[in-house]
Amino acid sequence: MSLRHALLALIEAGPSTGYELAKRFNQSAGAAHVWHAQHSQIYTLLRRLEAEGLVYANTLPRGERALATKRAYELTADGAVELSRWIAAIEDPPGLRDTAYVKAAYLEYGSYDHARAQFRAHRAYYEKLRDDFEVHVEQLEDRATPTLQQRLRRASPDVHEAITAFKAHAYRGLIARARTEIAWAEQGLDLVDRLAAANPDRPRDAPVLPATVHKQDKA
Amino acid sequence: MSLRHALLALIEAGPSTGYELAKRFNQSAGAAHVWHAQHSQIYTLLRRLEAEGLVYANTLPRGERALATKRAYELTADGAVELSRWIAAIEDPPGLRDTAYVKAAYLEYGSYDHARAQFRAHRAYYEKLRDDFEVHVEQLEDRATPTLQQRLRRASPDVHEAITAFKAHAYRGLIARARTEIAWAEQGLDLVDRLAAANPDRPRDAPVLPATVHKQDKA
DNA sequence: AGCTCCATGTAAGTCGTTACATGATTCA
DNA sequence: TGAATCATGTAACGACTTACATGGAGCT
Repeated sequence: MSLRHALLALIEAGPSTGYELAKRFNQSAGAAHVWHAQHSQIYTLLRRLEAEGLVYANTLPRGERALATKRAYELTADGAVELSRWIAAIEDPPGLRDTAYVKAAYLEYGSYDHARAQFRAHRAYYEKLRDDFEVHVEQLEDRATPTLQQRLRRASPDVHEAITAFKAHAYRGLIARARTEIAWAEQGLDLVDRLAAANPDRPRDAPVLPATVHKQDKA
Repeated sequence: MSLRHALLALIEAGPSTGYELAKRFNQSAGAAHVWHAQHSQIYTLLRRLEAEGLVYANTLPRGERALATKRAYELTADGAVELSRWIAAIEDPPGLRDTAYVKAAYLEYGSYDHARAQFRAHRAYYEKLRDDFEVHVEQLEDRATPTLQQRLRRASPDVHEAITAFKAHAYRGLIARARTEIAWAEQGLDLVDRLAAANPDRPRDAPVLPATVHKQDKA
């Protein structure tokens, strides 16, 4: 339910086509990691927002000899209201829904090596995320990202600091998250080492606890 | 795509009805926070797993004068294979998809008080989560949860430590996550205070950046 | 002529939520 | 007799993914 409002916020920054929104969303908001959305979803959602009266589409010609058109979306008054309403609303957070933690709770169905592989992949993924986010925060602080620049251009200078600071704070939180995940993966690797040391005779490839099949009445 | 496998893991611990699985999943794996699933989803998924041959349903009578039946699910050989396959597989993590971070990046559309309310709600939510998870880790370490006990009963004593340790590690990671969120929310509150102090004349209720509606060609 | 980018969609399917619906069992 | 719990589903809808499909614009 958040893509709607992220789109409204992006549109507020200036009239944009679905193509541009998809590109921007998957860079700035998503940084290709946090919330990637397919163009198919964005186009259909824009049509819905239009039907709901939250955005307005201006059909514009493309190119010089305009044989095709594009649709530039703008915020309507209702859309601006909805954007403010969303910011003020307290939603209950969705569950964390992280498969890595579900799997971690059941690692005994694999070998110690399998467990190590999971934690190493987890660490590698969040190391990359952390690095990407750190680059992004620096760009935000330098006010170097196109989306931010477009937004600042339309706002009075005394709020530039606030606009920039909120975005940077969001990304700094994501960096802190990534660091927490990295530390957790490393503690997981330590744990596996301790468990393996306590069971030195167990074959490296064998599941700690082979899944058992119950007696089965023949159907 | 993880509910499938969480169910397989729960079923491995012993034959269970859909009702029992729903209850257990929303306590142990979910702790009502991490991955709640409705019974409707669980029942339909169990039927699908059955059709795929990963589980087998034993139809049993209910009560003494059995006027109704229940279906106790067990793991098939294929199901056990799928469980091991899942543990060994490295999935790419889904995006974080956290609305709180999306919203945080656009807090300039609300007042400073709205921003504070968001961060306070965030902190309160994760403080509760942290406390719940801490209780759960203690219960796991005491081997006091019913699901864990059932699982240990069916496993040889030399792997009890591993089974318990993996689950406790997962929950300790969730505690660390919650602490990171709390710290982020508090830094957010500090940030809002700094921004508000720099703009002391701004009305408390006014949006930092009122959303603007673009000129609209009449349709 | 060919390649990359711009631009917009439809269709099918999975996952998940909310609401609707039913009925037996157990215990006080 | 009534309430809580056990037990199992269907229907409709929204969010999201993957695959399919099309075609102009700009440049070399």
